[in-house]
Amino acid sequence: MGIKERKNRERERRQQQIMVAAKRVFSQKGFGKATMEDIAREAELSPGTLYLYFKNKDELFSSLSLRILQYLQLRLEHVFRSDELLSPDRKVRALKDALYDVYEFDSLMLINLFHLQSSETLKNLSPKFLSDMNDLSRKSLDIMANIFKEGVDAGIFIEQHPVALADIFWGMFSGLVLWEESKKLISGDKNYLKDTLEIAVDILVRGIHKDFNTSERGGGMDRDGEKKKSHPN
Amino acid sequence: MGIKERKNRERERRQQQIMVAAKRVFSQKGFGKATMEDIAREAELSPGTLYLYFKNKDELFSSLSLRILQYLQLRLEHVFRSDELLSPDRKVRALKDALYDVYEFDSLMLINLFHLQSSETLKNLSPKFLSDMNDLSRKSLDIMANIFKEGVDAGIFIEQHPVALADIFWGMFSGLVLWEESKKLISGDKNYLKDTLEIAVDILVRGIHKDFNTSERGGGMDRDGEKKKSHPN
Amino acid sequence: MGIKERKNRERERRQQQIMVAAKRVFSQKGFGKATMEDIAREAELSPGTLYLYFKNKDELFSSLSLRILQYLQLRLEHVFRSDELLSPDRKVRALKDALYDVYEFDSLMLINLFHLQSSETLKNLSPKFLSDMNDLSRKSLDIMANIFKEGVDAGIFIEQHPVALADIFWGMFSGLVLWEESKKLISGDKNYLKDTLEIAVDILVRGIHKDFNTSERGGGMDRDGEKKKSHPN
Amino acid sequence: MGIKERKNRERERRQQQIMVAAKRVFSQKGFGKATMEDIAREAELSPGTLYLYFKNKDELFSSLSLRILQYLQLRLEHVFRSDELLSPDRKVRALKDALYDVYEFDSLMLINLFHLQSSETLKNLSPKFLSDMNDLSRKSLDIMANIFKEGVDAGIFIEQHPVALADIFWGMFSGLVLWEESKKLISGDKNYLKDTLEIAVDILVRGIHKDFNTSERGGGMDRDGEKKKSHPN
DNA sequence: CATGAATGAGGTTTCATTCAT
DNA sequence: CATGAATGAAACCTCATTCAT
Repeated sequence: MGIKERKNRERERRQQQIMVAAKRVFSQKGFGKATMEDIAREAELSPGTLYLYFKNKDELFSSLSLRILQYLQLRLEHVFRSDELLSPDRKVRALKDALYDVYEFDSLMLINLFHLQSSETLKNLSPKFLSDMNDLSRKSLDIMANIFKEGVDAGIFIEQHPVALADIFWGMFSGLVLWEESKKLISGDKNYLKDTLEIAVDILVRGIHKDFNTSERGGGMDRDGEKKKSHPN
Repeated sequence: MGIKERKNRERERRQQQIMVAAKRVFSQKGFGKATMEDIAREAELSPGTLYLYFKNKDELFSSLSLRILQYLQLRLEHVFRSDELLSPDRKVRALKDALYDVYEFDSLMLINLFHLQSSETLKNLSPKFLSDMNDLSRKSLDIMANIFKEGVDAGIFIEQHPVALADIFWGMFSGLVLWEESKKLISGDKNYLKDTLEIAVDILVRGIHKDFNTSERGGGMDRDGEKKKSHPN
Repeated sequence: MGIKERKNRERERRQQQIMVAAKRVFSQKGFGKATMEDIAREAELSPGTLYLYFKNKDELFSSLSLRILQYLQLRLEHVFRSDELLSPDRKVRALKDALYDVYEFDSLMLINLFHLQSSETLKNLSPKFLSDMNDLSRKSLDIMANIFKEGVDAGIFIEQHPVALADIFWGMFSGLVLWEESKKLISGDKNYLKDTLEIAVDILVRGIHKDFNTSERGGGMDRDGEKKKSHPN
Repeated sequence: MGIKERKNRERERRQQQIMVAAKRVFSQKGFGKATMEDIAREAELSPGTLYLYFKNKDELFSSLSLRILQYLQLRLEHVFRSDELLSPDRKVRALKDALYDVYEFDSLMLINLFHLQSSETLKNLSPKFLSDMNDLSRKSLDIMANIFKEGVDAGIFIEQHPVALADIFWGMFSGLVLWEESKKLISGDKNYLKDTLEIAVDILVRGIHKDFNTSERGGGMDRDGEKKKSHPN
């Protein structure tokens, strides 16, 4: 069995090698302009080899999205599990930190992921891929929902469906990432994602608290002051 | 001048004709898969003619984004101006309604707009186009910011930079659109955007209110009940 | 209408131009080794242009087969109609001459036609093409069958189904073409098709005559002498 | 020598194993669409191994043709030798049965053989292969010719060169096989080869008989009746 | 001998764009 | 202005063949 396992490892290493190259190329040129030959050159392989590991360009691209979704899930699980003792409030903030981590880990692929969701590319994917993506997305969302559920069950958060809250949280996060990113591109602005995100989460936490006055607000108000200062607009 | 003007009108009519066709085709096939010939056929024109009105495919595409941004600005101005007597709270809700109108007016192009932002396409655009886009975005954001500013100045909203609030509002809105859209695509779910958006704005309004208890909350709490029900997850 | 018609003519002329080039290239290199670029070069056109007139390589190839089937039908109709006064015997011989004409008109494409029949290529063809081929084949066979039917009805030929006789005639002819052609290729022999065909038809005519002794045999016996001499084996 | 011989046997066994797999794959997909990997997979070997036993794809394919030619020769020799006491007439019919056996033994490869004859593939073959094919074809043809020669020498058959008669017989047979096969493919007809062949041989036998009236005709006339019935057209 | 991962040349096809009419 | 046939570059992808293990 040792031999089979080694083969498998070898295969996975190659896949990684290709994915690393692909990420670089896709990030630099975008999906449309990136060619398989570009990627092959970057990976120091021949074009044909890429097709031994990925069925086609679409699937190579999607595999990158899959990977970041996996990383996302990992981080989320960590927030949910190892921070068991945190208050719901703090967990929501930890959630934000986790998402931001993912962003920093691979901002370009995260953006590509957003694009992939709702794109023509989806139609070329094999059913397996689509269901994988679906599963992963759903799992991540579930974890987020669970975090909110704790707050709701504890009577701290307003009585909303936890999944709806997760949707909103995720929507806000991804929207802000894209929006900051596009401002950067269109007008050349600096990226204030981190700050804006902080404010956004403050607001969101206030908004979902049942009784705003009694909630532990993590010094939100205080931070507001500096935040306001740091915001450039 | 009469003649020149007529020529101009004629020219604009043709541009519109092309744009209408282009919108339909792009919406249906996505940017990558749509061909100039598709658009020409839809517009009942020849491919060559398209190039008399638009420098290339990228700019034809972008012009559509420009148009929706213009429509967005129009709707926002309306909210800001003609609803002068509304309380800040209500204005924020009107803002949401305006954005949702834009979404309904042309959901697919709005999504395409998000794609455009931060995409390879941007690199192919003429500087004029880019600055137009920049101006329009900025104006829309300014209007949104002004709405929040009123609330802040009136001491009703928390003391945050209005532009940051506008960023967050816009990010949340666009993120939710994208996210609902992608869920629809990946898992075939129904679209709950309208409901989710409602909840999100409730939360946001609560969150930016200085004093949550005194705030006019538009029956948010009451609506929660049904909202929760209507959410499928 | 004049303009539309001219366009049509122009279009057809181009098609012909491409088909002529394609025939040359296919004949020289065979289907597998011939490239679309070869054909384009031969036709003094760009590769892309080929695809304006033929959906793909398979269909370009098949159109050549269609053309030769059309020519075949033309010749057969001529035999059947304008030689009304001929005896069934003579008509069968005229049939052979017609087929041989087709062979000489375009020997290589005729052979390619045999290849097409019963090949992988068939699977790539559009349904329209297939049914066209089917119709044409059937029509030609019907004409041949009618020629035999006259002999049968007149009580001269043995009582066999005319279509069966046509099948046999066509099978014999095409088999001999292929066989002579392959002997030429494998052993470099000269082509004795014309002679062999003559003998074969003599035999066949004798064989389908009800009463061999009364049949008009076109001096078959006499010709045998020289035939035998001319045969190399 | 024992060892060497064993090696040889082993080698031949492997060759057979590959050829069996190749036959299956070629028959199913056709030469063009069959890949070496398909064949390797079917043979449960690696692609590389195929090249230890066959120089290339063309030669692997041709070896199959060679094999069927060998089988053909075997069957023909049997007809010629062990049926020594049969009348020339009966031998010709036995000939037909032998060919039909070969067809049933491996119809698809027989068809491929016909295709091979006069195809682009021939040009890629090594001289040795070509001359092998040539030899085998010639031998088979010689055997057939000898059968006819007996009839001619005995004064029963018309005075034609036996080789010409063999050519015609073989041409007719292969032509009918191809033609029936293609009708099956193009129009989905049932295969009437067996019946048609019977009729064809009846006709041929009548046609090559010197004196039709005195000839032993194997009940050809009687069979005509049922044959006609069984023919579908 | 056997393997099978890697190669890379080369094929088919698409499509944004041009330009003669 | 409008046309639309033609272009041709370039992309994706396949697969016969090789060679290090």
